[in-house]
Amino acid sequence: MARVSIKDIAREVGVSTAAVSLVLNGKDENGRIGKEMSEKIRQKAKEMHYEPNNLARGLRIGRSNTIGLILADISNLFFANLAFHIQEQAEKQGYSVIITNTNESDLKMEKMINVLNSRQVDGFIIVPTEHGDRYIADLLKRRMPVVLIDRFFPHLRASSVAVDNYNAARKAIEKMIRQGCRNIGMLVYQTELQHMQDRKRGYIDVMKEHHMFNPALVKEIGYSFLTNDVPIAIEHLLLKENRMEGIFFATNTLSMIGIKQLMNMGLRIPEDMKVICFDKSDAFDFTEASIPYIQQPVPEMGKVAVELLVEQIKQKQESCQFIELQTRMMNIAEKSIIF
Amino acid sequence: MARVSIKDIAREVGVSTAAVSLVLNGKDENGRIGKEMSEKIRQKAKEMHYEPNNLARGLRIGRSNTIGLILADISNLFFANLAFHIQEQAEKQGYSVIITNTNESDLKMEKMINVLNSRQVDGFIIVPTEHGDRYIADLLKRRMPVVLIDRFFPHLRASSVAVDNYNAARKAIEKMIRQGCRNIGMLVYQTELQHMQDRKRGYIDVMKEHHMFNPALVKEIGYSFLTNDVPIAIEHLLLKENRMEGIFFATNTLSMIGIKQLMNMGLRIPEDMKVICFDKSDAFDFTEASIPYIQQPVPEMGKVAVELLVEQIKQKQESCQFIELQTRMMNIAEKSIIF
DNA sequence: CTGAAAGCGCTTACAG
DNA sequence: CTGAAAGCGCTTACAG
Repeated sequence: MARVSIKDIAREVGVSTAAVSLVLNGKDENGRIGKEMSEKIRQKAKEMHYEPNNLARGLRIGRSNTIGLILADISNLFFANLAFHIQEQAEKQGYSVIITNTNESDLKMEKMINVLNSRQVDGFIIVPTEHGDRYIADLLKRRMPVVLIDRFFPHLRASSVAVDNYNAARKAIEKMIRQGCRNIGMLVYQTELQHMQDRKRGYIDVMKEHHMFNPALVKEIGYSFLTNDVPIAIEHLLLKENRMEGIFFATNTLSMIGIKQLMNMGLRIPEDMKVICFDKSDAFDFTEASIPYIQQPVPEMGKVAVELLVEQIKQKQESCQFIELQTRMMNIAEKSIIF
Repeated sequence: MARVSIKDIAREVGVSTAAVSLVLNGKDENGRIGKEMSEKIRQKAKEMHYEPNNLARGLRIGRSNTIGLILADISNLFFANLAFHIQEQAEKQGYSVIITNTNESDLKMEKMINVLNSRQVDGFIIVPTEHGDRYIADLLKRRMPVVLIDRFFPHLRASSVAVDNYNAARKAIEKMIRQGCRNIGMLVYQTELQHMQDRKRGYIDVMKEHHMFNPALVKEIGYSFLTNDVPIAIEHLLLKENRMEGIFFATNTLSMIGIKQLMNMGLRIPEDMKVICFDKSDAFDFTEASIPYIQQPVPEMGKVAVELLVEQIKQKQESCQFIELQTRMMNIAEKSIIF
């Protein structure tokens, strides 16, 4: 134990703690300390394996150099990747990241905000849950730096990083139509969150423009009942409606279970059923069928979110930027990009 | 901004900060403060939305109630799940978790230890990288609480949580042999890390016992060249050796790419080739072939690791426990357990 | 019994 | 110019 402090170094070298602090922080402008003395201090610090106490530093300067990250579910590969890139970027800028989970519960989100707040994080990057807007509003009111990522609330003046969900969905459906599909179903989460609504709206608009829209083709799935409800929804689509030709999955979890179900029912993709998914799943690598999917620029999303947040932290000025990134339509054939 | 401090509450209520601290920490034994006053303090604290400053608290009491988690790769689902369960358990015990990545680099591991140290974490849970033993030894020498997870170093007196890799591998090979395989290949990471060596040893021992061992059947793959080397290794196995009947994959990343390659080559599983994998991949859900795999008890691993660590932190006494958990052989048919 | 004061490890404004 | 001292927000040992 017995961690070395600035005081220990000061005693050893025979100077004040102030001198040590100045030198070690490179704040020794105009060579106030003297070349040889500052060298001696640096030397001794290394020799004693000095590591600054960030708690003390944070307390004193009022910043912790820590970012609080609140995810909806770290064991979802999409979010795990996001976490990875956020961390890499944060580290580059000298910030540590504390990652927490909400499991899509807004109560848990409130709790996590409190936990992170009491850890004095300098700012938040949040994948908000449904009905989580009031907690975000709280943070904004208290002038805490916040960046929402993946999801956002249109009525809040919060910086956000997301993709163009509406047009991504549009393009997916248009592609299916070009391939000759007329009866196209959609599986989407049952949520008021805007990003999901946008994906749905993209689907609906295109379907309407082609006079093919039918509300029964949109299946909304509750987050907690995925394993049960996705297969049921698929069966409904296939039984009730006249010959389904394509299904659009609004998330990777939906597509994972949904495609499995299609296979179980003996349908071949794309011969018997065309599909397009939002986000990739590892599982896609395993099908001989090539499954087209909408790729989100995860590394860039993470990078931009950190940049936006750090900007807010440093400038201490309010700034609300909504960054919308573009998606790409991918095929497993191009998968070399993924690994 | 303007965070509320204990001082603010003290001023409002008209008592000393000490009184506020005692009450809010429930340390008011023998009712030193007086029932009605302590109620008033609690009231005011809630009213002012007081959140304790953990930085200050940590500085004072010498503990941060933070655990440092060092993973090899958070974007690997196995580790992401591990992180998830470690976090859930840590939270239950009042600890926050700072997650960092090494990407299998021991230099990065050293850096992350320093970063976490300067954040005054109370202890470490580490998935160590190859050649990372000296940094672990450093931590032990400095009496820092440490628990290794998934991987371990037999020559270090560090607490560890891992599975019985040797016997898990043995059982896998024995099962393949019972199914009639004679020529069984193995894909394994090229590393000196004990857990991987144990998996290899399990394979080798069983093969020798059945007089079927041939060094050419073991393919060691470098971590950085997976995408290239796994397909090559598979081709080698299939071309050079006489009729391969089974392949044992030592990790999920190896199996992901390996099985894909088998499929690309037009082989059916299990008719043309039997496989068994260490760990599951989402991808397994997608094959009609049922792919048997060795399931590690990830939730329990995370839980036990946190318990072991917290014990070390609280008792301040050295304790070195090696916890070895048992694996289960699973089939996708039983996958309901996974979701 | 209880209030005032010291001190955790830092940084920086300020007196000399 | 530079050294000594204050103070960040807490907790707790200690004087009265």
